[in-house]
Amino acid sequence: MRRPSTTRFHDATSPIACAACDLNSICRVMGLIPPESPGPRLSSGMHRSIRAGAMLYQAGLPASALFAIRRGTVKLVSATSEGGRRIVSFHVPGEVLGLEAFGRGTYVCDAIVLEPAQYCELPLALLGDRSSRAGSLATELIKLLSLATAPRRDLARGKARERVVNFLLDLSQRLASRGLEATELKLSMSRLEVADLLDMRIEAVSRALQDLNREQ
Amino acid sequence: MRRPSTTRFHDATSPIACAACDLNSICRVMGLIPPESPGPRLSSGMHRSIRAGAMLYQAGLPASALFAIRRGTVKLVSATSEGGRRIVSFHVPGEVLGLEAFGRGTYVCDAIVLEPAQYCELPLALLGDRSSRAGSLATELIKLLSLATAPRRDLARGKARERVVNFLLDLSQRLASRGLEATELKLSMSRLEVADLLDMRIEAVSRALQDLNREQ
DNA sequence: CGCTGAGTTGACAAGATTCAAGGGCCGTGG
DNA sequence: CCACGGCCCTTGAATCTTGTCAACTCAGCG
Repeated sequence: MRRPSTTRFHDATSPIACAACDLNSICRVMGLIPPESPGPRLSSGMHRSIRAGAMLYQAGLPASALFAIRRGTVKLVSATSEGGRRIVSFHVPGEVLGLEAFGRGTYVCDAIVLEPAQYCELPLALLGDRSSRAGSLATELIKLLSLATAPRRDLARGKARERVVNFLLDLSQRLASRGLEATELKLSMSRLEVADLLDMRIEAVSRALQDLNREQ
Repeated sequence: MRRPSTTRFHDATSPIACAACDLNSICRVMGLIPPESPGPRLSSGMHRSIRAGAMLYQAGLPASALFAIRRGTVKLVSATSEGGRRIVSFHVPGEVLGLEAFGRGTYVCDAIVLEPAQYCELPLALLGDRSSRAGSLATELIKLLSLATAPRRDLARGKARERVVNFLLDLSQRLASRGLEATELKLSMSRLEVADLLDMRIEAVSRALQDLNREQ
């Protein structure tokens, strides 16, 4: 699986600290991280490595866990009503995937890893048992889900150039908000994948990136 | 406030039954609807009428309640990073607004009523007190939020004609899924509002609708 | 060392925006 | 009661952007 190279954007590749992960407060409530520990995670069987191209989970299959990305980038792919497939979003370390599990019991997208990645897997069974009892877990879970319901900035809007700029800004801001290197992005996805996300052709993405690079 | 007239699409205007509302299971858990009652709502101070153009809530203000639409259409408007305003979505009876309240404590969009409408208001205070205790309420709330996290079909994609078709299909399906008349839509929003949602110009929306109408 | 796949670039065509004009409906004020 | 103005919608024509098609480079790999 070859990945692009010629842009001047570079990505952060170090694993993220637990403190910057969206699951952090939930892990704490569940006792998976000792309360006094500020960031580093206790030796856990829950975080795993995975190769590029592999799937964290698959649309339609019974949902068994939430997934938190520790390192790498993950794309969500969903089936369109016309029988095609479309990239819905890219996700960076610290973000949580699979939140639709509680409502449906199945995942709605494929979650596909773009680079060799690390992630934590939090089985729903652990959450399910206690959410009906411990109030603070339910509260944290509700908070996490509620944040995810806010409409996200729609990247596939405006002219080609704006879309690409918005895409880069969005990615950069999400990396920066988690303390990752975001001044020089290395795009871990192909032009084709960007084009898919932004509802453009690959040539238009290429041209827009070239233009931006030429203008420094 | 004038509304369009010349399309052959017609809307349902009767208030929705509680049974078809997304808040239904939560209202039941909270005892707001007697368990044996199948649909009709008990005499409640919670549902209200509101005039066209009024706001259910406003972006940035402290969130005080969830809102369930009973009759009419509501648009969500959010501020863009460039200082403009953009229509994020339209909502039909049975849908619940303000779910981002738990995570942020404030609303992220303006919710503006398009026609004379009815809605139910469920104060967060009622939910907040109990979600930490009663497990079944937390469970229902988590289910509701989780369903809302699933990525929605992105309407502002493809060519002008496809966008309009997808918009109409999406609206129709959401009405139909709640038992409302959906074979003949009356669009309660203006061309300008549709154009805003679909990231098009008003002229392109008009032409697409004309084309579709001419082809029956 | 040629193959393959990703990326870039150019030329042209298709599609959308922009600009301009006109029609219909409604409320207002003479 | 009617004329007027405003707003929404429609339509046409010119212009611009993007999609499409094709050719080419470059890097990695057998």
